[in-house]
Amino acid sequence: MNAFEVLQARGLVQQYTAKVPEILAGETPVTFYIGFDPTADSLHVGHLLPLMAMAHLQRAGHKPIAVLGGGTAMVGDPSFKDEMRAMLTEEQIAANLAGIRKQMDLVITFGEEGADHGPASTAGRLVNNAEWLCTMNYMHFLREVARHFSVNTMLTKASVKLRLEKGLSLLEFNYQVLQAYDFLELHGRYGCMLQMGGDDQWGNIVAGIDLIRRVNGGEAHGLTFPLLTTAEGKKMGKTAKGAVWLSAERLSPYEYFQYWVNVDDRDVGKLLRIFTFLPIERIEQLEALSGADIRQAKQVLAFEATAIAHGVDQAKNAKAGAKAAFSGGAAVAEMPSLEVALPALVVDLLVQAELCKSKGEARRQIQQGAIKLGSDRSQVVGSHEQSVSPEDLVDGALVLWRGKKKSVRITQG
RNA sequence: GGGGAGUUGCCCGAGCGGUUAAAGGGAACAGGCUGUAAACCUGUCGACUCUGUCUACGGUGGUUCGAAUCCACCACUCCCCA
Repeated sequence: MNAFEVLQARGLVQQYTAKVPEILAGETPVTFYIGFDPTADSLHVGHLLPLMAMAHLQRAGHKPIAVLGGGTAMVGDPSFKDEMRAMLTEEQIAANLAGIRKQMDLVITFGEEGADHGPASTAGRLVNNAEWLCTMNYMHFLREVARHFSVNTMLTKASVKLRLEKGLSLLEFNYQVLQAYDFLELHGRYGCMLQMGGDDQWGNIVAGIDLIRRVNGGEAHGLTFPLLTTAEGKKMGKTAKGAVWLSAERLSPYEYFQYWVNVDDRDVGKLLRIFTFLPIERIEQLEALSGADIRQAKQVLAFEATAIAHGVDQAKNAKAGAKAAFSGGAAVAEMPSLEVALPALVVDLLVQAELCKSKGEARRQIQQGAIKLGSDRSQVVGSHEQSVSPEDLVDGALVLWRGKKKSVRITQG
């Protein structure tokens, strides 16, 4: 399979300009880029999809550039957004860039500082567009770049349609021009020929291709990824508690693992293709499982995905923790755990362990019979006056359950 | 600049002087059924020192025994006309 076919087989292709299949299939390494907005100090599952696409192309011999939008983040992309985004301060952006950089290393091989980036190298580059955007002179920009843009065309883009009804500031309207300029700059500096991104970026990508052609007659291409939704039609990677973060500080490897185990049956095949590097044949085998056996496929998905984000060791720990929690084994140290002062009321423990967000909620859960103790969930907590004393610990620990999915291992602190 | 509509709990959305922690829906959470899935049925869904108390209907004041509901001013949003 050539590089383009790989992307297609993985379900990573939504739209592309005419010559993309040809150039990606060719022997000549293609330098391509994807932009990432530094809106938080960690990436989340939504960012992982472009990173995986990037990794596949790099493995196929192409050359990635990850552009961190330190400059564009100061403006905010209005595409398909119904309201203006909060503006980030320069300090926030700088801090976020540092966090994101580490996570990119998980799947992309970047060249060392000053490494050989010759034609044969596929080492990735990491650049911050603040480098050229923030130093740009306004008059220069208007005369060299802005003159190539037709406001008439910009206004007809589907991506800004929503905002034309609700209000769009000049600041944000500039976003597509800045992103187009990024592409031009990368084309000039590094011979970048292809920009990829989420499908909502199509308009911005095409703007860049047009700009390159107008300014220097150069050739450039674009490809977008499908917008990932779950079988229930929701955006992928969102839970009630917020985004599924890649950073262990924001979401523990155990919880990350659990996120993948709990995906909808119908999404397993799709997710295995996108978020693991397993060979397609293996995925097809897993996909063929039916009924309760689908759980095996989910276990594989969860393990592979956790290994990518947190490393193989953490993935093994998370898996062991899950096994301990759900197969009624002992209270294994890999499970999420909490040191507390005993004796204590169960109600308070639930709040401390963040299984419930208030005592009122904890009481309600107890009333509904959702709170149980013991690694095998055998002791139902029947009253909100019940407490846990040191004598209740078995081998120094006690597992506290909310429902059948969430549990915390309590130890005497 | 002129005229009109609006701002309610996580979201949408009723309420238009007392019986309203506020209908209904969605989301979420739990229970049942299961497979740590979906669908479906049931329950819960502001906080707390929990048979009671406190805080809440854009903000601030006011009228009233009593206001999310009436009045004034402020803020923001939307629509129509110029």
